[in-house]
Amino acid sequence: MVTIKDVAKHAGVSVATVSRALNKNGYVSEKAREKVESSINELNYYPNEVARSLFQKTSKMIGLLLPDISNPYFPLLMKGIEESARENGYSVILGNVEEGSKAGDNYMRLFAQQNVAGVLSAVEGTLSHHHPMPIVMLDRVLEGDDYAVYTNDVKGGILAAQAIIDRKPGKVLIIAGPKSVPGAIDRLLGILSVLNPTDVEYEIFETGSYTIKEAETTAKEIFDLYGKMNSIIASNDLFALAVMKEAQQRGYQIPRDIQVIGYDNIPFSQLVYPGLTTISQPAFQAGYQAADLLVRQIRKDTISNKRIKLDPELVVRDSLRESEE
Amino acid sequence: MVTIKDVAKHAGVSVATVSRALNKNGYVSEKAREKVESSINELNYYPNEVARSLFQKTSKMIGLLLPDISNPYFPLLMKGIEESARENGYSVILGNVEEGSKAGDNYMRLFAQQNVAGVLSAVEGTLSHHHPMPIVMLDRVLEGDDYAVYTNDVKGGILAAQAIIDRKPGKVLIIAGPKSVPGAIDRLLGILSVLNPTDVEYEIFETGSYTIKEAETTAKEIFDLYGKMNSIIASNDLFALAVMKEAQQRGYQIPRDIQVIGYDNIPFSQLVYPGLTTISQPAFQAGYQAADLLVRQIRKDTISNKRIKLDPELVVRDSLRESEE
DNA sequence: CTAGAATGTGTAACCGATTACAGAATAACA
DNA sequence: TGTTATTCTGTAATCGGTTACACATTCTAG
Repeated sequence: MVTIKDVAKHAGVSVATVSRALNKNGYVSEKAREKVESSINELNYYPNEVARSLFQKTSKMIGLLLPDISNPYFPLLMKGIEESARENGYSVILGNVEEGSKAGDNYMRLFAQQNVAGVLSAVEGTLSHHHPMPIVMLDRVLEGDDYAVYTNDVKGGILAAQAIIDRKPGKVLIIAGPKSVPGAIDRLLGILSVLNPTDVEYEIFETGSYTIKEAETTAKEIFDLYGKMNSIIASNDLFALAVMKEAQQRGYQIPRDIQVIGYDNIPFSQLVYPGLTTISQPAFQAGYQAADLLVRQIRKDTISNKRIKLDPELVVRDSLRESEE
Repeated sequence: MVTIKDVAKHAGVSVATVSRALNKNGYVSEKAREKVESSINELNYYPNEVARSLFQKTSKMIGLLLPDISNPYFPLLMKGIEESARENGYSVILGNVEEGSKAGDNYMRLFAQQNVAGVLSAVEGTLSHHHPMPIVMLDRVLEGDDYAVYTNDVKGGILAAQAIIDRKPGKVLIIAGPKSVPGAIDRLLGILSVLNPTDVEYEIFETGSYTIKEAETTAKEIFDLYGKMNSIIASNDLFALAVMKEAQQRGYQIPRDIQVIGYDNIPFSQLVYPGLTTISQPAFQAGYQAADLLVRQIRKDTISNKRIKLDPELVVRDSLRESEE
């Protein structure tokens, strides 16, 4: 391994000079700078980030805490995070936490042990209690979270409900996400704020987790439980897809007999037949912005907007009936 | 920040003793060990991994290089990797590389700068040339790769083709992945080894990348190009799903008019209607085993099987016609 | 009872960077 | 020319751990 000492020796200067040339601090003569640069190239030297990190008590790494990597919403989120982080010279340490487990605390300790510069977390109740460090909450955001990136879920709910009542709703079933997930409540609120003033008939079914397995069993269950429904507002695309499949299997035609709207706009929602109409959450954008916000927090830039609220959008495909207007 | 010095002072011993107690090397008296342990608890001390890493010239981190995080095959892979790594006390640094770009080299340098213990890579042509370190290739594996985890793609191709010819194939279209992806060739070989001895009519269409966008345009293209087909063997589930959607949109019934088989068994293939019959690649298993293999390589365990070949399986759902036997 | 092995402990060097500080060289200016 | 300000450079301390080495103590055995 080539160290700064080797470079110094090769260039005939001290390590201090090499370091100054590298980091462009302090005074370095033109002559010295050139010698150092050519030595660096010749020896193919690159500084050891670990040694830097030890001295600086921080590093060029950020920790990422996710509740379940295998959730299809996350890949795009991660891509946004990775891209933004990389552009800012940071790399990402991955932490996957089972929903509800206390592994989050372990990861926070681990991140601290690695001198990470900050943490991005989509896990509720992530505390930097013991190890205070910059942190940005993602997606599952609470009131008290200082820095956060999230989507306007009330609006998302409104958009979804609006799309439904514009299209001969009939009997509506709302599949609501678990109350423990902050966004789920807001969506339901949004939906109800639209439905309640009308005389549309609706029922609410609350689900537990967001896993595929649960989506499948829920899909069967609701048909058994509620019989004839004409419109379904799902808590996310996973559930919407599961419901669509179950409906088709039972011989219903979509959207003629049952119309379905999802939430998230995961990449797959456009690959099913009929294409799923859904509320788009800008996953890539959210990740990108969150990483950017974290980096700015790390750099102690002045930040006017610490809580970034992104707007969801209605993406119309073919799982809803024709609009009435 | 609590350091080993603070613990030493608090326990009334030297830092060397604390270190020995921590790592359970060397001699430490029972009495000293107890004092150290209670000091650690009282002060809530945890060792700084960066300082350790600097001295040891290695760390408890492994680098992960993926060609495209947003590919739906990867989440499960990552979950497997993360889980296995965590069980072995390692954490994962994420690297996303655009297909074909040279960012891979940059990441390898970055990993080296971070003293990672090893690298897991699904990017072709990943070289530890300049910075030799343990490496395990994943998924996209070449002959020369020393340590690798991959699936038996020839067998996968055979399984897919077999499933098709067992079920009134008619005219078959093979959508083959890009020749640059090692596995794609093997799959095609497997498929042809089954089809060629029969008198089944087939055509081959080669695709470029593995993106959703390409899948959609390809789906349209093949219907325009080849007109009536009765069976389609897709290069992966993404393409299979896109084809199914396009077929349904054009009024074909699946599997009656056209039967489709995919590859990968991504979680979504069970959420479409009709359920996609496909060849399952054990993504979680692959990730788990790869991380495990890497850790063993890092530990310099003796390893009997450096190249782990996993077996794909046929997962029967509803996108193929009834078997004839 | 004593030599030698086994056990326990602390001091200090080391890992590879950054930077405070002091001293040397050069520039600016009267 | 002498004085001061500016630029340049090297030595050494530092970050928080690990471990080689030396020394002290205890144990074992003859």
